[in-house]
Amino acid sequence: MNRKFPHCFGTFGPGLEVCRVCYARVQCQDRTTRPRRDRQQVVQAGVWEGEITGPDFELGHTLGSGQVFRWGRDADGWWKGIAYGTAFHLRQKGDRIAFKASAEGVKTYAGEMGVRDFLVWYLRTDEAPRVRVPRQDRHLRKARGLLRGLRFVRQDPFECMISYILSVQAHMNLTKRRINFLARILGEGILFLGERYWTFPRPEALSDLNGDYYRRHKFGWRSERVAMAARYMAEQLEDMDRSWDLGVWQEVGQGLYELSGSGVGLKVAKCIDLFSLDRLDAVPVDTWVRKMAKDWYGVTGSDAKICAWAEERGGKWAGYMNEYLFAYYRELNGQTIYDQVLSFCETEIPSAELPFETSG
DNA sequence: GGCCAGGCGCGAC
DNA sequence: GTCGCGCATGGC
Repeated sequence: MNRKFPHCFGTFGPGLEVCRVCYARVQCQDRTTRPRRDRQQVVQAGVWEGEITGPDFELGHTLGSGQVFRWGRDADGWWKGIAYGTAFHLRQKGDRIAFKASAEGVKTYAGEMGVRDFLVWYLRTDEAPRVRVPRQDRHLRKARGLLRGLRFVRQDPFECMISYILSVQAHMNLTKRRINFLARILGEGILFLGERYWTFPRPEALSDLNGDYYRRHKFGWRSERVAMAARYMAEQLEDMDRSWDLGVWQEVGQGLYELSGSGVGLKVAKCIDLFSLDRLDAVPVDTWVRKMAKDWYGVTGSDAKICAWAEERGGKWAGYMNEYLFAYYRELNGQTIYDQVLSFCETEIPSAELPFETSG
């Protein structure tokens, strides 16, 4: 056995072998039909700096709420993350948000934007949610007051879909690690301010691999679901003549929900709707929301029932109404600081999982 | 070591 | 349509 080169440990797609050392797709012992993918290839990025304003906006609540998996607060106080193929450092002082970005322009399903416009769009800094509080609802009044500056980030739909399929019945830090793993081996590297970031893999990259591959890497029973969902989306991408605007992504989200075995049930579908498809009236019902609905409102029953109750009650802003309650309930009942976005933002401890490696 | 984690899918009714 | 159970894996 030649120790100098990586070894294949299996075939996980048509003619696709994967190195057991770096887990990347590599040309290994001349047995693969795929071109070599050099995991060390990292593009050095420039730095674009500036500032946007965010009145009535809280960066920490927004990026620390648990919605996004590829952001974290570093020990130096900056929020660092990668979105739409661009790495960012962000920090808020008052209503000003300083940014450093790895690119001048960012491509999204809504078109290409300058980095400043992108951040306003991505963070929704210019949109104030209007959640009305029924007179007697003291929980919601308190929650809204504490979390007023929170926004739903406009996540990349593909990343959001795969991420929430992976999130099923797993702790968030574990999900973050799995997502970072995928990016690390199948994404593109960006060297930014001395840190290595990895873009979220493209649909083709994920769909090249079958469920055995993800299972090998301990994704458990999410394995076949990730493979199926990625395959479905890669096929849609090939079939679709139109460009991938929001309407197309909404169709794809619906398709995944209807596709049994894709890993997208009611809860994940609502997360996708709310976090990436601009449906701010969607309410994902998870284990926290279920407990909260019972403890605070006496509402019990199936998740579908609780969902219908919450969406009816909240109307067009139901997503925010639920998020306030969800975050406040978790603040009061969470077991760790990472469950408690308000407490976490008051400390200076870094996030448990950060989306980059320090270059060395 | 047992319980649970931001559920889903499938088979019984 | 809805209810109950099995499902991998890791953290606490």
